[in-house]
Amino acid sequence: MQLEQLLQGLTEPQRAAVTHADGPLLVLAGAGSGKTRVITRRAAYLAATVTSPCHVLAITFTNKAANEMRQRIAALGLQGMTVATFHSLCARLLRQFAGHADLKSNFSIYDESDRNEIVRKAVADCGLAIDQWPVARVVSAVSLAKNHMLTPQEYAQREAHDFGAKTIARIWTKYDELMRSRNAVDFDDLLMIMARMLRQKPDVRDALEDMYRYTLIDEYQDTNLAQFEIARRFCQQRKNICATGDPDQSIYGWRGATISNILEFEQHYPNARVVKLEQNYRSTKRILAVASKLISSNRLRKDKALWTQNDDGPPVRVIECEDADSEAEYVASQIKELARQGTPLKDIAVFCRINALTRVLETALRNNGLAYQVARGVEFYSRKEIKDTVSYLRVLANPDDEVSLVRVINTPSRGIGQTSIERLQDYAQAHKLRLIEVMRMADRIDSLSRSGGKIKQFAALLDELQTAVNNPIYELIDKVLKRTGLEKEFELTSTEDNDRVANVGELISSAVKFHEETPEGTLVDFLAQISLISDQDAIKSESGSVTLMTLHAAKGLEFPVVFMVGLEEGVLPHARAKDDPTQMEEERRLCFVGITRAMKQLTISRARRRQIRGAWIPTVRSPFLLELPLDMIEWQSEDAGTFRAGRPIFRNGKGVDTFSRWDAAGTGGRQGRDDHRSSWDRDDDLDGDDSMGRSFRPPQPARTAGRGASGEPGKSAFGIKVGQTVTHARYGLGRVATIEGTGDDAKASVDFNTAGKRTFYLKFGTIKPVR
DNA sequence: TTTGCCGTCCTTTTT
DNA sequence: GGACGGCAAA
Repeated sequence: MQLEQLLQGLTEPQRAAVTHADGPLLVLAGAGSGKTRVITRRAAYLAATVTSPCHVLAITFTNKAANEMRQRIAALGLQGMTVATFHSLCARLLRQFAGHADLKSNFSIYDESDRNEIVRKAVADCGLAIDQWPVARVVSAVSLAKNHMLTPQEYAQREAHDFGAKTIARIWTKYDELMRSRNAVDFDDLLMIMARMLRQKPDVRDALEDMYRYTLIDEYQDTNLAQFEIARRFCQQRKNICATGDPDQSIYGWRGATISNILEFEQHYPNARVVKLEQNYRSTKRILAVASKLISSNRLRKDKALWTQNDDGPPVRVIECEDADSEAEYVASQIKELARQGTPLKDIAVFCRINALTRVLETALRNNGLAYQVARGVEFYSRKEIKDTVSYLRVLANPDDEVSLVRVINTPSRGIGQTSIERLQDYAQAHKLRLIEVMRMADRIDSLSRSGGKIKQFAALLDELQTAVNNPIYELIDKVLKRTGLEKEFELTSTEDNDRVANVGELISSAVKFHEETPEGTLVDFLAQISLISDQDAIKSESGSVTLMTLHAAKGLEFPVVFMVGLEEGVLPHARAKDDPTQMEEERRLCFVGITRAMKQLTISRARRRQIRGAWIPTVRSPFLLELPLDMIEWQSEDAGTFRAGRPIFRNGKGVDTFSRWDAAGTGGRQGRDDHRSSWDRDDDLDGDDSMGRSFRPPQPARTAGRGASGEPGKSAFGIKVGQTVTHARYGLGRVATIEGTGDDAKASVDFNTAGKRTFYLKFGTIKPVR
């Protein structure tokens, strides 16, 4: 391989980061500064010059990033480098060194719902009431404590001022006990046990540092204490650590990430070389200016000057819509128009703060015939049919996995009820036997008179399946489906909008893929892989579809066209952050991450009303919108289905939230054409004073039906004419009152029975004639 | 033992 | 508005 090739096209600082050999290195990489390129090349450079690939360890934030990096490095002809996420690396090493960590190497990795079940049991076993010790409370306290590498005892001591801490510690101890007896770990355990093992087992640590002589860690701003500790121990002697990240993109504080890991890198690693990458190659000047202005409001940050040689690009658009439905409809119609003009759908992404917001967007995209994918890898594996099938696999891989065993014992129904299961568990506990063993002898247990035979039969079925455990996984799954009756069950319960057979088919496909990629991979490996899947991993880049995702999932990605929705108080920033300046800054960083994903075109939107728990609630404009540089932005506001350009008016920043049309003085610096000028002439006041919900006005009823004053009877455009009945995907049946304008500017005002009068540009095809 | 219904809770973000 | 747990009836 040519070294020249690795250094080709790099700027001076990039080159410095790639070629730095021994000793600690911190790469402070601003958004879009070519970080991925730098770390990939650096990994390759090290592997090709100062060491060999097998001694380089690269840790990424998602499996997707790891796969991409692995492929790029393989393409350079370098084999055998370890590229993994913290969690997958720990899972692998803990299997290898299971004995040192008091685990069996076939341990199960419990997801959220499995873990919750164990917490519930732990609370009950401690003789406590679940409504006084809710799962969520226990989980968040324990998870945070584990991320800080505390033991239950240390936690109880440290939080002694907290009345509940002692009890939490007790539940936690019980929880650990239950997890160990099931030979299971949770996500936090993977990191914590690993970190503790590195600390307590010097021989293991030495062996690992000898293996991984150069460690690269990406997204270092989002590492927690356990991850920090793991990284530190890996390079304890040689100090060959390279951390890359951007403090402005730290968005996982809520799950224990400590931004100080990156901010204080130079204290942790004296003599560290620091390289700053500040040139942005991704975004237009305007997008970058908007992002920079926003993030400058954060007080806890190292100032950084991002710059770019890219074009100005079009203004960033901020759209204020009447409600969440029309916001979604707006996004969909814009995407439709972009697609018509030739933008591939895969170049377009829609971001939102919370998953709940994707639903409206999905509906709108579907109604507009636009292909989309939602970045939710985890969701697939939480489907009932998938969990059922996977639970069988888990039991076969780890017979101690009682959560999975209990889950499948009566799935599909085979007449073994709750009572029998409890008696089985009691018996097992009383005789210190494994549940699976008790099941094998169930016919001889008196308390199980009626179901004993069935249970024994089921145990025999598991034993039979066990013989196929080393077959290729797709074959094993097939056998499980056939022999357990799951397949029949799925065939019977599949419906049009939940095709269970097809879903399980997808699981089999993933097993086939696993077999192709890692022919030597075992069942345990397969299960670990699907347990550690991330939302980002579900994104198919070759698919011709729009990608919908949360801002968190958008981290590390880029798209030519980006829409960000829901810029409202309580959504972004989220309500939970309201009274906490630290959390508010994290929300702002989240917004910054969203903005900086955009390469060419960015549209930010907000709805004046949103449905929360079924009720329409007026919203308040996100404070972040008020922090954007007005001269980089084109503001538009919706009024009865029409969007008109204008500028926001803020009085005292909070209470008043209104909007006025552009005047001559306000148009300076704006570029491009404005499709909505024709609507300026309307004189009705834009009703923006909706803050606090005081002067919220419900949608207005139809004012006039039939001929309006300005309508020309008989006029038509895009196959729609005045007086015609039309349908709208959301508002249902309506009647065209007027058509104004011609060509692309033609728009129709439609009276709906349900939603009053709304106006639509006909070019978008939002309304369809009824024949 | 199973099924279905009802009431209650909650609602960020994810490996 | 939805998910889930608990409870009652078949």
